[in-house]
Amino acid sequence: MTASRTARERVRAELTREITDIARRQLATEGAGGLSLRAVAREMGMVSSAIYRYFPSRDDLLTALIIDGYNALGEAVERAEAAQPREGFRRRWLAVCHAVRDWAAANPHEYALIYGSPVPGYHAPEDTIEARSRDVIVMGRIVSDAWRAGAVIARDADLPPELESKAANLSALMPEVPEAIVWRALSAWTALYGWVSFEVFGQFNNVFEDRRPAYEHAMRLMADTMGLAQ
Amino acid sequence: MTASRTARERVRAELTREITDIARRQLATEGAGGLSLRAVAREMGMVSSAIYRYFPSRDDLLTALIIDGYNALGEAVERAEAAQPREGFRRRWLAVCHAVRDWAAANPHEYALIYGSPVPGYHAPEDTIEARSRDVIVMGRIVSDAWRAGAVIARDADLPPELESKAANLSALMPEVPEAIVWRALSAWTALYGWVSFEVFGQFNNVFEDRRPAYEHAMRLMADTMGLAQ
DNA sequence: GTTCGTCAAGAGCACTGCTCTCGTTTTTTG
DNA sequence: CAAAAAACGAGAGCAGTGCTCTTGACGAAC
Repeated sequence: MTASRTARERVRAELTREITDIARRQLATEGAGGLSLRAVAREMGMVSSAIYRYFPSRDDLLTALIIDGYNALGEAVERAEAAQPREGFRRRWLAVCHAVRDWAAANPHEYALIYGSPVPGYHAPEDTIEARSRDVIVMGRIVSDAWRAGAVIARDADLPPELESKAANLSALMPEVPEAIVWRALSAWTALYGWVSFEVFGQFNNVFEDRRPAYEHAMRLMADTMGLAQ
Repeated sequence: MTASRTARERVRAELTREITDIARRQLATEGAGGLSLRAVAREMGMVSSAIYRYFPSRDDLLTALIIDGYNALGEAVERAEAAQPREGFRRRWLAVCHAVRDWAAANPHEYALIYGSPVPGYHAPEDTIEARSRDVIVMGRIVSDAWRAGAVIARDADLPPELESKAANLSALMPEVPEAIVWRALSAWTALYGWVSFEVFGQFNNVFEDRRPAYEHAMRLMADTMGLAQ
């Protein structure tokens, strides 16, 4: 079926892609608030109403950009982690950390779109959940690999009873890993994005410079919190 | 001088306050993107151009709201921490954590305004730095109090050499505290806001529920990272 | 009491997202 | 192959926005 695509379908796919490309460029320069359907149409030599044949509303265009953003970030994380030796669990973790930070620094507005405050009428449709979980899947694999290799310090004792078996969706990403470690991994995960958000959103301005070594140090501390031994 | 305020000055101050109050209500219901000068004017029975006598632009109104937000959050943190016994350093830390989270949950749009992606043309004027540091000052006092009381585990060994004497602005908030602890406190600080942002911005949706005990557990782990002993 | 600065009001500009209609073109159906 | 159906671009138009400028009235200081 895919071979017998009609001419109309082909040009439609092409125009759709051109719209998202131009929109992404506008997003990169103006930010999410400055993205304008009319400006995109103008740049394409189209009339503004024609855009609505491809995206029924501005929010739908934004949603497409969000999904693209999650995929781009997820791919960057996957590639960085895949380049590390399998038994270097700390190195794999740090590779993920730097991949997120580097991507966010290179695409601050796209990062703000996916990890900042929800922009429009706060929707977050279900289409995004597949793309958005790519990075956390990588993270889960690192921890479960490390656990299976015996490279994680066990910490069952410190888990508060009210948290027991409350992390099912997370545990599914880290088979066999005890729940105490899962919660610790979640803490490390939020700390990672907390730092990157602070940095991208300018919260560290006039506080300190030399952010890369500071970030690496902080992420090593998080590796310690998870109990990653090597 | 303050007593002999002319009638004009008094009504001006009153109207300025009324504008910010209405704007804050609009912010709470519509979010930062939906804040409209014209709508504020409409609700006041004013004509839209009259607002510009009080706030020269929409961004200036937003800046006023940002400063108010920092002050409200800072005050909530200060009050929560002041209610704890002075020698309970962990309790003081956890009180700060919950104060931030509770305030953010009660004022999600205001939180997004000050800790989310920068909304307008990304300015962040200098007027905000005084209000914005109230919470971190509280944090610094907890750590330095704990250090002076001998309730912090020393960790000079693990500080990478490239971070030495690079945290002057932070060390100023925690006199006498060794730099390794200062960096650890910064990690805990970003982890705190990373979690709250994830929660407020919906990043935990469909991942797990029962967020309060999970948050408390994560913040206890951060207390461990800082080395807070009691 | 007159001058001067402050103020609300109104009209207007350029822009936005979005809707509807109208001819044209392409695809599908009979 | 021809007719019906669907998809499409263009254009006008609506309601809303931030912001500017001018006009006329009011209050304060000299």
